[in-house]
Amino acid sequence: MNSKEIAKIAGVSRSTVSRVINNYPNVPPDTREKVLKVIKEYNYVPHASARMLRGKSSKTIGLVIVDLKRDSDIHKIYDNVYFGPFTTAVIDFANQIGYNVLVTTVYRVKDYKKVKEIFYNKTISGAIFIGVRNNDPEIKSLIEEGFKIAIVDQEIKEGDDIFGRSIIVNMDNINGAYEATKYLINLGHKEIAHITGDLDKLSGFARLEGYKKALKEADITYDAHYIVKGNFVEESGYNAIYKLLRKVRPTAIFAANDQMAIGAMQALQELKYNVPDDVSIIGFDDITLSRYVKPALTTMSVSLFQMAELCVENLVKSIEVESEIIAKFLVSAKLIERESCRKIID
Amino acid sequence: MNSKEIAKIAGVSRSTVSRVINNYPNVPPDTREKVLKVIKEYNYVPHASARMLRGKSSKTIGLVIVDLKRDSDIHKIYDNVYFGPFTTAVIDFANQIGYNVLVTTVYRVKDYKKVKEIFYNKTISGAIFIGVRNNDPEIKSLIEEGFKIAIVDQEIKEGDDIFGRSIIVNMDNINGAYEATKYLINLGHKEIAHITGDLDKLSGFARLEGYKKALKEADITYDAHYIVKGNFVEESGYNAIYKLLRKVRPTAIFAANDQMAIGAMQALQELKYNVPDDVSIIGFDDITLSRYVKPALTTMSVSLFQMAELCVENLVKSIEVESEIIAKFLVSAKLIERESCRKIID
DNA sequence: CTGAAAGCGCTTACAG
DNA sequence: CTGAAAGCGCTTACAG
Repeated sequence: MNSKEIAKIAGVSRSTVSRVINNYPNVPPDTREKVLKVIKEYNYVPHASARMLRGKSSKTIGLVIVDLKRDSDIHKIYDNVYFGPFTTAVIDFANQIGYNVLVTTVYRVKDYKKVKEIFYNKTISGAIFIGVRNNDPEIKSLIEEGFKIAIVDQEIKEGDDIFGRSIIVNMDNINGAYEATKYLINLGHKEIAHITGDLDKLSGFARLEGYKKALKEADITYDAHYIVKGNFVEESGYNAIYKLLRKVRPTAIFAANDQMAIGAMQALQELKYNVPDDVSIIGFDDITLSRYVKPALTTMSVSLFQMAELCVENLVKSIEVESEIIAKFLVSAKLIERESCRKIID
Repeated sequence: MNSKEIAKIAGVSRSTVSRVINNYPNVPPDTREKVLKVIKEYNYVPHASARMLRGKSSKTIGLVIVDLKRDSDIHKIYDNVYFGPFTTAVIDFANQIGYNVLVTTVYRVKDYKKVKEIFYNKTISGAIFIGVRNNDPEIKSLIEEGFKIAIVDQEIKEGDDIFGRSIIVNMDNINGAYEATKYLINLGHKEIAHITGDLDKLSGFARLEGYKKALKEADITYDAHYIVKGNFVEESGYNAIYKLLRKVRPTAIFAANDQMAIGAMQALQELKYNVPDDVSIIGFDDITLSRYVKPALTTMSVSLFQMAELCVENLVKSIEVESEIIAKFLVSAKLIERESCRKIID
């Protein structure tokens, strides 16, 4: 079934069928009705590729999930607690406004080839990137070529930098980390360790910055011995505790995300430290799991839902208006007090 | 940049460029090299829509996530622990063999319109359905129209039923549920309750069947008072406990999935019952969360990864060979003993 | 208000 | 081995 057949049945030309489909104003109501009736009767839907070839938008955006840290384990993304919710949120918002979403994973730098291909071959009209390193050259080159791109977790720079030309949606990492650390300080802690995320990601280095800011404000001297590098996965939080405890004995820990906080809690329990009696711990992100662990994890909550909405909304806007849209967003983090931190009295 | 320009630069015709791209054998090596060089130099990728219009496959499959139970809460899928991992697994397998995946959600029956549209307008060459009710008429009609479809969790029927013409991938629900119940029986339990899933889904009624089978084999009389209907979500497991305890006092519970088991554990704890001392509980699915709750949940583990692989592999095969592929799979469930069940001595 | 025609970027029989 | 030409199914200036 194609427009030619529909035209024949309805007794009009293909031009008119097309005009009806595309809501041209110059079609008399009864002609329109007649055509619509035939379309409905035969379940006719115009061939998407033919429309695109004539310059219509693909009405499809890409969602690119980047997870470059794997060496061997190809399945780590499989139960990632962060990408899953974000993905469904993006799909829902996109579908709501008539867009399809094509999801792709990037595990190695060479996987960016897949992404470029769907841009070049016009399968997608734009894409949302999540999990990227700050200042990634692969993404930079895509933006340079004029593709519409929204990035989550990317440093917002002043001036005419190439990333300045894309849509950026960030958590308010600095303030969130600052609040988390300050919460610990207000509870009376002074020996506060920090397990960092990947420092080549904005959310990694910005949270470290927020931690430092809170310390400084409280006149607590920053001590590098209290910092352990992690990479946002649970295991790195677990390992961090063993490294940390070789050097210092903090009364509280701020982990750059919940997954590491949960890994850390596990190591702490193995070592017979009680959380929160011996050591308090606070995370960041408020993933679903955090409500369930024992003790339930105190953390900084951020709405992934809202972030997804901002990405989709602005990306689609920039695709449709064809003029360049420069949009930068900061989604705030909110303290969720649960059971993993306690007041210190000494 | 299009094939015409590439042809001009390479000094050949568009026909030859096309032959090179499509790996025709009748192109001399040096001509091929010459063309390839230009293609690479200009980052040329053929326009996907133009190729499709000429009859090439879209190399895109759909993944349709169905979640029809919502009345008001549109966001429930957001942190679904089951769809997320399955989705990433499907994407990974599909990408590995050169296919893109378009993900769509269906929350209301009318959302199937979206799905039909991407089939009709040739955006996707086939689709995987997850979360569907048994015998769903919407899917039935799609299969009838000849679309290539793989379904997770659908009853396998004998004979020439329409569903017989699709690819079906199931967990081994009956045996899994049978094993779970038998495990409880072997532990000495006789008063075993069951919290069911949606009974209009295969995984719902088949697990109930497995439960009955184990009871029967052990000569334990089936008693409807020990059955509470749930719907696979955590809250229904929580509520089930309150309903259940009004009537009976089981020493063990088999919940049709982990989410309900976890909800049930929460209710039990509220009511000051100790798990597993007062009541043992076993789940099904082995979701990530189950390792973290306290006590850690004993459950039947099924590889979503393997299920995703079977879906993708067979769907793509059926798309590519063009002959009808009828494939039915049963992925086995394996007992994972953790801390939520105990031996009964009386 | 409406139709005939051109053309989007490919692929592939056809002819040589 | 290779090019010219037709045609996939649409949309849209153009002409009337």
